[in-house]
Amino acid sequence: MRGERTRQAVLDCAVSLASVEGIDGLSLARLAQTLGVSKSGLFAHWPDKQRLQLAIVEHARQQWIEEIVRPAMDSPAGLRRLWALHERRMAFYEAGTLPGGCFFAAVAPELDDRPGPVQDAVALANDAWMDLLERVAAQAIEVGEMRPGTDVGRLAFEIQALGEAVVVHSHLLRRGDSYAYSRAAVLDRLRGLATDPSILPEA
Amino acid sequence: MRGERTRQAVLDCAVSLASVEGIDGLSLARLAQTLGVSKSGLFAHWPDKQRLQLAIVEHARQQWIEEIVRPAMDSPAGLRRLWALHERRMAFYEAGTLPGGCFFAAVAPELDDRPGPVQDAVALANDAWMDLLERVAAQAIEVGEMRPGTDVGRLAFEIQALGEAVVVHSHLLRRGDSYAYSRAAVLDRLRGLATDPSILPEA
DNA sequence: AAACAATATGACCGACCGGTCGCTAATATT
DNA sequence: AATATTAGCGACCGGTCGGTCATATTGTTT
Repeated sequence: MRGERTRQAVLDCAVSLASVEGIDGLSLARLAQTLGVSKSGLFAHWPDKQRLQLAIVEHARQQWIEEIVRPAMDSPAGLRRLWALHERRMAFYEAGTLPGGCFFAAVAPELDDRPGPVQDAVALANDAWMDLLERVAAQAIEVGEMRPGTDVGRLAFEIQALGEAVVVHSHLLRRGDSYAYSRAAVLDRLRGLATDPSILPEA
Repeated sequence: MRGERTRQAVLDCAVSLASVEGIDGLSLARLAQTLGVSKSGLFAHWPDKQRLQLAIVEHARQQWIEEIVRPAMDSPAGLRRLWALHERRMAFYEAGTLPGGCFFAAVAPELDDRPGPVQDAVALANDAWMDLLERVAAQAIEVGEMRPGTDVGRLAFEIQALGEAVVVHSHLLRRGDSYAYSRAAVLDRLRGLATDPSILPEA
């Protein structure tokens, strides 16, 4: 179908725009204009704005999996995979794929106090990411690369915090060194927990 | 003047609302309605929305200084003061003073790609906070409480990241453990850098 | 080629946006 | 007590918001 092509084009553009304007601040007229289509044309594919927003969140989640999670899975299970998840995230941000840096970094603070289906979708995606970090960290313990007794929940929180902070730090404060800070902080933390730090890159 | 009283009331309410809705999403009609005043009454104090937004940012900055920075200054210069800054921040968030948790956590991601006077004001406030963290960290080195050679810029970034992440984590994902995670992460980090960890609280 | 659905358009709607204006009510000064 | 000034209100403006609808233009199927 040709409709599917435009559907993807709309979602691609919407994720980009939402990374800058937010998912609620993004107006349908503006989205349509950027795409060069008519505003009412959007309603041919989604019944209302909320359904479109849900599709946008899902699209952003797919992009996240495709560009960050999947490539990181090439690294061997354990500490190196955990590090790869963070490194791929940094690379994704640095590449400037999204003008706002990160869809979820822009949308999560916007929706964190506005209950509803869209918030649920974003929370679910965010939760899945946290779970992934925890699972990979737990694997690192299982394969003997990370010290037993490590609080994987807390470690996941730290990696997430150091990863997300880069977006605001580099865009608002225009400090390019935040990428290096974030990488060094996560790497040092992982090396400190490693049974054999030499499997991780140098600081 | 009586006008000054309402001015403060408006700004108080505006900071609260903006911590939820954002500073651009906050509409004048909604702000006026929440306060029980007429929308046009707001224009008696500020010429337009942007000027009001600038006043809101300044008010939030004052609140931050009053409730976090100033109390932390009671702690002795050095590591304990650095820890107090983070602890006061956690306490401020946990107290629920602002319904959205934090004004700057809500506003920074919203404005980080929208240049203009309001962005500049937020960036300036954020920068001042980062500078404060760095200065206090540098003091910790000077007084011999922290290992020389510590990258204070990076340490400030880490503390800021671990502090800000709590807001989204606790509100969007409704995970209460994020406060404990954040405290433990910062405390462990500081103890690792301390020449005498015993001056800091137990983990 | 005809028929039919999927895809897109432009005109239009009520609601709300930021902002203006003329006016009234409260306050401060004399 | 009279006056000058500030504080605040209600009505209204052009513009944009999300959303509807009748209609035209595709693309596919027979």
